Amino acid sequence: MIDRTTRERILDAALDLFGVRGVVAVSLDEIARDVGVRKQTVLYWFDSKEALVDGVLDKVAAELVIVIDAAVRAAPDDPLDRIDAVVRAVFRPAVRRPGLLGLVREVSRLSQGQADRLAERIAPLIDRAVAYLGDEMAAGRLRAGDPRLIAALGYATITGIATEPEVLRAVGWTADAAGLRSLRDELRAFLRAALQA
Amino acid sequence: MIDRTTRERILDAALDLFGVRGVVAVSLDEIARDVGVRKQTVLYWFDSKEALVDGVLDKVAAELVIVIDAAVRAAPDDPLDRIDAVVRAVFRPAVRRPGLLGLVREVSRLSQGQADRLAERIAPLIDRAVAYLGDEMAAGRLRAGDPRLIAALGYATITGIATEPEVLRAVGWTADAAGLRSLRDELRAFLRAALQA
DNA sequence: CGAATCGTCTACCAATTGGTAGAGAGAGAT
DNA sequence: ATCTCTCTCTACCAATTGGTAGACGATTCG
Repeated sequence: MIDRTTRERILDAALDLFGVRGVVAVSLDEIARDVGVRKQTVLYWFDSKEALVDGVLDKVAAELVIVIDAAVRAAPDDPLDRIDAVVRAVFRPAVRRPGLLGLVREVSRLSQGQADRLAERIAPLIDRAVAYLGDEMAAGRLRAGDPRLIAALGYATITGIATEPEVLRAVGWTADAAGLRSLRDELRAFLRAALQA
Repeated sequence: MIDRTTRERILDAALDLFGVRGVVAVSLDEIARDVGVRKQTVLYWFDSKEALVDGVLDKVAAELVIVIDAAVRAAPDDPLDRIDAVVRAVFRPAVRRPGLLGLVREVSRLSQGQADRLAERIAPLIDRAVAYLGDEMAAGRLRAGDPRLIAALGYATITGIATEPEVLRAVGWTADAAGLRSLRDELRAFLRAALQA
């Protein structure tokens, strides 16, 4: 019987560190120190740093799929309300764990194989979103456009705002509870306006 | 008399490499190889890697200020048209040199001092944009909202879409001339819709 | 009990990193 | 002709990196 806790703790620490500071900027030593273990223990659970990154990407994909799936299923029928629900659902974990979306963003800097790995796992999410946008556009309930690019733009807006605290700092925003609420509401209004027919 | 070409070539190479792959992921050796010179020549022109990053940040800030300033000055009076003009102006250099916006994005991962350095140089741009958005909102020509957050959201959309080719690839977008044009147009329509009253 | 397996550790290692010291080529200036 | 200054180079260096080899205690299983 394998001890799951150490492995899980390594994955957790790696997700946060990789996602916030970048994969190359974080050493196995640092992850190990964070977990309270030696580097060789990390290499016992994951054959190499690359394998650890793979594990973290799987974790990220799984978490995103769960959160978004749940939000979509529980959402009302109106497309704008539905998108609203997804934004609210993604916003909370994205703020609590900046590394989550940070790692998705990091993909552009990883190997092609790792990019494909994540893409493959998120593909169902993307396909469904693009198809949904296309249908609603055809029905006149959303502003017409290329649903693939609209999906990418929506993603870019959410991820960009969630992963670049420096930009928010530059416009004088503060990360307290009130700031978070107003940011979330402003983001929802922004996307609503961008998408509505 | 100092020879400017070597210094400039180092800055150019560093901007592209740092911006696309990240500062920590790029070694001085690699920059030097790119320029066709030895690492010690790089360290002759810039006292340390940190100083080189500073130099690159200054270059990025200067380039952005020039491009955006020119676009704003030449733009028509209607706020949506004006924003359109800025988007078009930023889009071209952003696509031609992905490192440009990539480096701005990289700031969240650099030291506080370096973040401040870039922020300080772009501050006039930000302040002017926020003030402009506020005025136009008050005049009812743009959708009302917190101008600071709206500015950040617009930035996030543009930067996100320009710096994450993997996402576009994941939705089946191709980087040919036609793809670029449709992406630019879709981005403009997206921001127009998000901002209009 | 004995043997095997599992999880973590110490001890190394080769390669790469940013950085130092200083030699030497070339160009002007005296 | 030589002195000085600018620029690039070779030769090193200490620290850190990802990774290997294998010892050691604990647990499980026959």
